[in-house]
Amino acid sequence: MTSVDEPARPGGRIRDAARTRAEILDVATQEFARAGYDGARVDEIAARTRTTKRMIYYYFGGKEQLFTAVLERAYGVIREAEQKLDVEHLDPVAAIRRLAELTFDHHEQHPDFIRLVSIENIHGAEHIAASEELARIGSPALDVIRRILAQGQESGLFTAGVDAVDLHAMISSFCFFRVSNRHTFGALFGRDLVDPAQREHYRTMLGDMVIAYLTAERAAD
Amino acid sequence: MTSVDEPARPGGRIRDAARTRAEILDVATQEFARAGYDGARVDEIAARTRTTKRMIYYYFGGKEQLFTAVLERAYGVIREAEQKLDVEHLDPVAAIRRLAELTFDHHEQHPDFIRLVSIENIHGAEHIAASEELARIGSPALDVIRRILAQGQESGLFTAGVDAVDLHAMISSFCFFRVSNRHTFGALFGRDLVDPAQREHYRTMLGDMVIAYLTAERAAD
DNA sequence: TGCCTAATGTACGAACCGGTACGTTAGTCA
DNA sequence: TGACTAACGTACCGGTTCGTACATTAGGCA
Repeated sequence: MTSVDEPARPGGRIRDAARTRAEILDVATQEFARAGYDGARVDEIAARTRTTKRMIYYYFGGKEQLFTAVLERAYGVIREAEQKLDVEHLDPVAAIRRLAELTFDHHEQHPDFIRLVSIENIHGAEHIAASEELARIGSPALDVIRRILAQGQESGLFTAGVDAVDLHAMISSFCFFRVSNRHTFGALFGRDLVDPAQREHYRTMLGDMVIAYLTAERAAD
Repeated sequence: MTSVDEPARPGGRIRDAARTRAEILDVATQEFARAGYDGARVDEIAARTRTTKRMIYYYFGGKEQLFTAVLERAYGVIREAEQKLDVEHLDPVAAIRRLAELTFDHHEQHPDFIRLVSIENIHGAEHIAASEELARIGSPALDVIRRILAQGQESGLFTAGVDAVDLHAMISSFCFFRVSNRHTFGALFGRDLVDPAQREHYRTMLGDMVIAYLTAERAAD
């Protein structure tokens, strides 16, 4: 992700803590995403790095902590992207649609992140629980949804009583599933959900779904 | 799942191929769902069975084929449930809502199945690809959706141009995500999507979402 | 009733893999 | 410039884990 492609200086050992650490994280991200937590091999990560296995233990302590660090950075990336969200100048309907589309785009562009999250769920989110950093960070996107939703409900454009976390779950589920379940869905139904030719179709479908839900009349509970 | 709890006959070795096979599959399902493919331990599966590791290799050939067999049976269960679907006597709106609710229920009642599918996706659906049985079976639910959709679109109740596979993906994504991402979502947003107290809420939300999407007016492409 | 084979159990091996003990060097600062 | 330490490399260990060679027995059938 952020690895610099310096030419390997022959003969001389290079000492650059920041680069070494970042390079380990890059490779570890790929390896964990490729094979899952238990399938990932520490030796393999080391081999694909310009350093040795020893350094993984030197910087991270162990496989478990390395995976946690990988997760922390991956969530950091999505959080950064969410902080750049700039949709609140639009009217609520357009704003929500745009937000959904940006979520869609981000998921599509970061399949490794999706895989890491799937893996973390298999393990009961124990690494997130073990990370102060991850427990602390909120979701900027959620705040944006909250504000747009309030605005849309006040102006009567949106049906009342929709919760921001729920709406976030709805949007995420569609975007996440499309990438995470791509393989089984493709194998069973013969349709590639991530086919570039279908991209616009599914992006529109997501927006339509969310807006339809937010603007539909509903029976009172 | 289908294991019979016979009392262990002390002293005498029992010979029952069908029972041994089924018991291995039961335990293997739990173990794979618990720990993922690489995290699962063949020895652990054997230990929790009334037979030995030798039998796993005798009946299934290896860990890989055992996982494939586990998947085949898990998909068999969902397929059976789908064949019992009986919603076409309802009007299209009620029928789709009922179908969505049954999908919701099935996902909730089979978290192990969800985990297996997540795991299979991490591995690129290679076991499904390797299974003739899984490549062959279709989805009865999909046929039902197809018919209800056609009916609803003919009668003008539903917006035209919605594809059955897409609608199936939409319903599945919500139901699947709610279970599969329960842990990370809970850790990050402090909300348990599978909280029994919220069950009716999310079940209704799913139905509302699907019906809203199917009945909304849309700009022509 | 004796035989034949499907079904089962035991014991073990070899490779793998996470982790570490120990030694070395690059760069910085007094 | 020399010494000190953060950063790095090598070699290896010990437990784990998938898989199998070999021995054994239950039970159906001729």
